[in-house]
Amino acid sequence: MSKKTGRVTLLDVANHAGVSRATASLAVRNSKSISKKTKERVQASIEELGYVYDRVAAGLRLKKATTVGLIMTDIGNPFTAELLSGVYRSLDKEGYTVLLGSTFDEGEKQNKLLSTMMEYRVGGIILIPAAEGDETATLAQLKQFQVPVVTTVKKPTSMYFDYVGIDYEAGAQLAVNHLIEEGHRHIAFLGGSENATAWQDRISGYKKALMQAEVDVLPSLVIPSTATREGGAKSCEDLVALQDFSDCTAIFCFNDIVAFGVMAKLNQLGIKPGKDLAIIGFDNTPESGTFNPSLSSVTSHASEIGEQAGFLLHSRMQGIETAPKSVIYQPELIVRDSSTLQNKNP
Amino acid sequence: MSKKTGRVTLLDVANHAGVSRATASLAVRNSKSISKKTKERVQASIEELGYVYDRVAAGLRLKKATTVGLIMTDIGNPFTAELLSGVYRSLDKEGYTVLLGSTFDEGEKQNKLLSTMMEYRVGGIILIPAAEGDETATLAQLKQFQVPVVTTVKKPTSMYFDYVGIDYEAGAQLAVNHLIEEGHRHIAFLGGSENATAWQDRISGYKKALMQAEVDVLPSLVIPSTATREGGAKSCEDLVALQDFSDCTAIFCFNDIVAFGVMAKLNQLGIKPGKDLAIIGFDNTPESGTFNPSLSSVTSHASEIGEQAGFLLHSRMQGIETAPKSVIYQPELIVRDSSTLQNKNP
DNA sequence: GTGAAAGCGCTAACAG
DNA sequence: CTGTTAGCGCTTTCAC
Repeated sequence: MSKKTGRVTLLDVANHAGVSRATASLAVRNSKSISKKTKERVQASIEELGYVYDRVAAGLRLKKATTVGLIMTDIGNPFTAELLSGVYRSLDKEGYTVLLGSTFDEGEKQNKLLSTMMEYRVGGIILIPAAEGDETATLAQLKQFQVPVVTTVKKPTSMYFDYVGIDYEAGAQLAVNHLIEEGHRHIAFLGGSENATAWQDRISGYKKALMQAEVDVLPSLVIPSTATREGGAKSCEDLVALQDFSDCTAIFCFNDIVAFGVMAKLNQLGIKPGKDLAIIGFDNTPESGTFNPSLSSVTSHASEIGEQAGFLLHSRMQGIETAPKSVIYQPELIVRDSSTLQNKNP
Repeated sequence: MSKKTGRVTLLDVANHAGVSRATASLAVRNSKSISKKTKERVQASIEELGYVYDRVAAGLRLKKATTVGLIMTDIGNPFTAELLSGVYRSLDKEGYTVLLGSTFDEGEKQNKLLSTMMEYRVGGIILIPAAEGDETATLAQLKQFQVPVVTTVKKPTSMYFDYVGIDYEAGAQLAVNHLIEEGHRHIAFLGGSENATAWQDRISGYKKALMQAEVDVLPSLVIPSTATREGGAKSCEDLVALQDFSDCTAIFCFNDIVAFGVMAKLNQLGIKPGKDLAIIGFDNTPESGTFNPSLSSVTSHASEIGEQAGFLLHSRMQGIETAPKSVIYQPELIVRDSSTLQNKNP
């Protein structure tokens, strides 16, 4: 065993097995130019000595990276958690190891993470861009790094990179159309932060749907907030405080999390979601089906998006060079109880 | 720039800045034996050449690892997701980079991940042991690796390592005592898999509470399942099918996820949770407060546990050598609507 | 199949 | 402060 460090090295294994270092190296990697017998001997020594292959040293020599950076805005959010699990599945299948980072939507943290990932020689990066910060600058810098990048969830304005996401505008239209069909005319749009493209896309779908139905768009019914339970509750409070709230019979929420907050607040105020007021969410998180009333929602295919992002990155890392491409998933509306009013106890 | 690889190296920077490689190395690490002026020159060259520090090469030379492996059972589960975010916070604060792995509770996958992490020279590992697989063997092997390990959530039988978790037994007692105080005598325990220590601890708390209150323990009311929504729904179905179900007035669920499944199923069957039947969960996931009825639950401090695990690992990585230690959090009961029956519409 | 030697990019040790 | 040298653990020639 080498002197200073306690680490058992390939040379130790070679000596122990009575072969050369080169042979041992080939044996551990199961090269076919090594006889079965030698491999077995090497394998025995490995086990006896407790040798662990040093992928870091190997990676230094080789130019190939088997590690991938995944930078998310916020682990802990059910949507990103599900996306994460999709990414993980596809990357794991291809044998990559993932380095995880969370920016908490801060641009500065994002830049730091990006550098760190590069310093660790990741072979590629999957990024959910942070809402805050100078996006174009970081993306330009990222491009300099010459490493494959797949952006997801939040479409960057400058399109150097692959993107996978869903058509938020279409999703919003789906939701609002459904509410209109259910007879609603005063539909609020609650939650989400205005400067996120995810929000802008939704508001645009919301407006389109209303305009197509020749319903007036009332700016007062659009109340942004952080995309959290608390944000939802807050925007709901603001909505209820409006003078023309009494006309409002339906709420389209930025996402399910917001919807949960809104519904909790409504309950607090003695207003029954799904009875007095129609509610519809976005993301179709697993909880939405189990809620009472069950929450109608637009699927955003988090897990598929993640999987696709992983797959796309893998392709790029194989050296497939084409123009940046966008994969946009089409949302679906899942109608449950919260959006079909059935006022049984009038 | 070096010939084969496109990578800009420290030597390139040194040449460009007109200093020696050693100086450049010291400069990038902000050593105080380098003059401010030289640092600035080096920094300028770095930016001009687009140099990125190679932490992998540095780590090979240094013996210090700045990366940590986090091996979870299932990302995507809200509880583990929250734990993850706690771990991430504390580790990130100390400047570690985390390698993420998910075993999906498979022992084999766990072993493979453990090896992979070691191959990447992680400086420490945080592990939620998989339910399935030969635990003692893997832990013994892990001990061989000579790397600090903190286990969490699932207490391993062999105690080589630090452990952070909560007192599930006490938590279960808290929950069941509360139900008893509310006047219930036939209390079911639904969900969770029997061979998990987390389940065994709970059942033991459940029994203790009943016995202390001199209430008979009815084995038929204990129905395990996978710890998922579906599992909850399934075990609930089984419960309702029992002959003596009519006596049963309360359900203690393995965790909130199970409780959500149970409540959904009850609703489906026309039984109103929180009115016809008391329900109590475990983990106090964010959703529990927003549910309707809001779900009483036992907090399991996921985020704190994660943070503590990260902190403990950090200490170990600093070389603090003491006997393995367990940090057990005391659970708290959060009483909400689901467990205090108020049959307003009789 | 083997052994020697070079080199991935970095840091540490030491003499200037 | 500088330059040189050695070496972290591995892989890859290239002769034998």
